[in-house]
Amino acid sequence: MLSAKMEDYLKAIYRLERDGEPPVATSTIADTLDVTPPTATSMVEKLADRELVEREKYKGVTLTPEGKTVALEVIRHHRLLETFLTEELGYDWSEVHEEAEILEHHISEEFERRVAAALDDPEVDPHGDPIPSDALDPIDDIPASALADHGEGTHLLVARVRDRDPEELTYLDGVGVRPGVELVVEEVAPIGIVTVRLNNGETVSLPDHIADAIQVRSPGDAPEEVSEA
Amino acid sequence: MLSAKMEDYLKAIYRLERDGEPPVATSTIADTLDVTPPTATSMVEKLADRELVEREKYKGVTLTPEGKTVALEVIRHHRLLETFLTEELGYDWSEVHEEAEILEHHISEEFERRVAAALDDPEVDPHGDPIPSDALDPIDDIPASALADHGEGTHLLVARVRDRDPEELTYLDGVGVRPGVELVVEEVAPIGIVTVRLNNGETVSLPDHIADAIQVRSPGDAPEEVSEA
DNA sequence: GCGTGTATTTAGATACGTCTAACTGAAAAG
DNA sequence: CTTTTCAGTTAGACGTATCTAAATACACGC
Repeated sequence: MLSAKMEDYLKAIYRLERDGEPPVATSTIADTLDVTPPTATSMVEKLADRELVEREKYKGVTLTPEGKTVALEVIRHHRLLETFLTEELGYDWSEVHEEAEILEHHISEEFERRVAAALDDPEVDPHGDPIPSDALDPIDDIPASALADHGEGTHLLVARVRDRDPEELTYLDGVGVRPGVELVVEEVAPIGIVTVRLNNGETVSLPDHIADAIQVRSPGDAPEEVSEA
Repeated sequence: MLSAKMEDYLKAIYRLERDGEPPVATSTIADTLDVTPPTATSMVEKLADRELVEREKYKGVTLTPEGKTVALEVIRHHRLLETFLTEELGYDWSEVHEEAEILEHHISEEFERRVAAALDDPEVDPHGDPIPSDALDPIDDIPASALADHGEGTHLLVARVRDRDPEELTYLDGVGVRPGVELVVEEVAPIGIVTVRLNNGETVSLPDHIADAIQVRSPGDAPEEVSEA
């Protein structure tokens, strides 16, 4: 049996592989999980012993297929829980992350199945992130780019909101910035502010760190259902 | 913060106080939780340090008011979860115990509130056990006695089914023995078998250890709603 | 190609929850 | 009142996950 901590490490490594270049460095893992480098070292040793990661000393780690499967399982749990909490228990989509972060390690396969069934096998969670299938096939992220990378006048559709700060998410949700919403980049000010105009005519100003967390794509290409919101 | 283990000990002590005479002996706790006596000793020391139990060396422990509150909180979580899994996720009432046993330690107060609201603040769980209120007032068990203690011809109502073996519960549920059902004691055989006749005319034979686990009362006195089933 | 600085690992400690083995207190039997 | 028995506690150990402090490897700049 894997501990909740091990699952957290595998999930973190999975994300870091996606976002950067494998192998993933010890210190990067340590930073992500908010532990010291020696802690990360000792953990990746354990994961390597169990053949969940391939480890090259002083270089870093990459997930083995088994490690990847575990990570996908945890991510599936997380995203199913977020969807469930939002749709069935009336949580605001901005406040589900914390709860899912804990419960993802403690639900049974039976629970996973029943929640998926109750939600009719959803494909994306309330943040707009794809939910791994029951078979845990590798997920291809719906291609999208950061709002911050687009120039004035561009017409865009919000694919995901990557932010993890509940307060910021609540604010964004409140002003109407959430997955599935269309917007136009109104102004990119050189002081680190992006202003967008929403469908409803409202304009919203966002600092760079938020504009980085909002992932967008052209309203034209519709990869699959993003109609949850 | 209390660990899941500490909560388990407090819950166990709570039940043992109810079922027997306080103070609760170390070895009884050890037996209940399936650990060795030294383990139980070291744990009750920790609980005493935190003033969750009153401890008299070589005698045993009794819960302090704070300890009792924690125990009730955990029991509330457990029973709300059992009810939720049964009513909202379609679990069979015989298979919810394991899942609730784990999740009870990991849900937030927010989750507890939302589940209670979704279920319309239920007062009993699917086993027929009362759910502690949000205020965690001490629960008075709905008075009931063991089916095994009643003679032939007695007309009874099933209040609770205390068994924890999922296979036995599934069987009992299958043959129609569940909380809220009425029955008549047909025969008490001296070989350790009780035979009962249900509403629907069916008869069911139950060995003593099952007849001990089924709690009954007279169909007349209706303490409060037992209409969940 | 060598030194220096940063990343990484090793060493040793702590807290938790558990164990086995050894010891001790309390209480019943004589 | 002493002995015996057994429940309960103490002692010492282990595995997990973490830390700080010290040692070491790698890689870049000169």
